[in-house]
Amino acid sequence: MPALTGGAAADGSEQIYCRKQKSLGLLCSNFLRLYDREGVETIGLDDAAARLGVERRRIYDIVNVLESIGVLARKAKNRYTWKGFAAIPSALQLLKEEGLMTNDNANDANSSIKTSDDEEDDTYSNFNYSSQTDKTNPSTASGLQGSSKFADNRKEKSLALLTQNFVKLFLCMDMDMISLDDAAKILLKNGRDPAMTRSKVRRLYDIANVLASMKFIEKTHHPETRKPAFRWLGMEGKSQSGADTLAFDVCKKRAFGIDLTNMPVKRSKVEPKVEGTLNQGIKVQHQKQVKCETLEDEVHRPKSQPDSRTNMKSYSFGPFAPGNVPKVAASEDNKTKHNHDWESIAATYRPQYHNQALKDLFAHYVEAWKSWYTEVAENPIQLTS
DNA sequence: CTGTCCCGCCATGCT
DNA sequence: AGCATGGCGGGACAG
Repeated sequence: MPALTGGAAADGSEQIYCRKQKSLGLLCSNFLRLYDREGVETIGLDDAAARLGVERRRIYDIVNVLESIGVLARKAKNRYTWKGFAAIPSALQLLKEEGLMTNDNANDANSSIKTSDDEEDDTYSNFNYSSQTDKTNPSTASGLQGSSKFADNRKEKSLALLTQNFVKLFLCMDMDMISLDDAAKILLKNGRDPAMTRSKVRRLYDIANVLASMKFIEKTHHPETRKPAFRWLGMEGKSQSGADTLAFDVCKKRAFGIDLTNMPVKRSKVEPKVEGTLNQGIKVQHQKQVKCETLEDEVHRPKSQPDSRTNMKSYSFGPFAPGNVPKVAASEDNKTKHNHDWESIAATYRPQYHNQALKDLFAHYVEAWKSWYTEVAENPIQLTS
């Protein structure tokens, strides 16, 4: 634990602060790369933080969205169960159903958890997430705790819930493209307050980044508006073979680096960034340093063998998949990750926007969206759908 | 300038 | 009290 506090890396290679290497999306990719392998059953947050060289706080972000998508399930304090990507389809299906249901029943009491707190509150959906992912979990008797007390204002604003609601936007509405700003307004169900919307958008960026790293969505631009927006790729994206390679690096100006940063290089608040120049460590000026176990060799192995993960089809999670594979090369041979058969998964899970409820829902939101648009923007736009 | 979004403070929840 | 979680927004960075 040679606390590499300073910027100067211990291994000689200088590390100047690089925001790109710290992105949630990259971190998520590395996280997935690190744990998506044979034998992984549980994940310790501390372990993850150490291996990835980031603070715990960041792990929470990732874990929260991954959990909301079904990839992980909280098992205990500090511990998560790896469910794998195979759990995604059912999780999404569930979200979709919930989304349709909650919309559909303005009367059904039961789920009206809507603790209309202060001003505008998030809602659009009120559902108790978690539970879904697994059935085999006697450990946490009753899977959920405070089901009794739903007045958990905090949970309503959780990243996990927001993630699910964000996903529902795509699953339950026909819009396959939406800007984070609009998403925020819709999710706030009254995004009149600029400050609140901005805050929500910030969160959505976090979410979008991890979803994008998994290629569930992709960044694009609205046809006319030119405004940045995200398009839903869903499971489809996973099944195609060549096209799914790089969600980030290609469509991004913000192409991130290839390697994992697992040094606590912090951005300097005052130091101007001296790109590629001197080896000048970053002055970490404030803050306690992160206890970093420096396991560079752990995830640092570029492997030049993109297809070594045979059964993954050509699907590679994250932007840098091709070049970076965890060290488990050893156990690579007999790994039969049939659960990654996106081909069949995609076939099984097919969005079916053909029922009435969905149409109604869509119509409803289209209306809402339009009105909000005309409110905030002087020029009403037509929805592409 | 606008769009992104990292960072870590600190409120909150759980022992 | 102490540790685990994670909301939240300041402000750095990118285009």
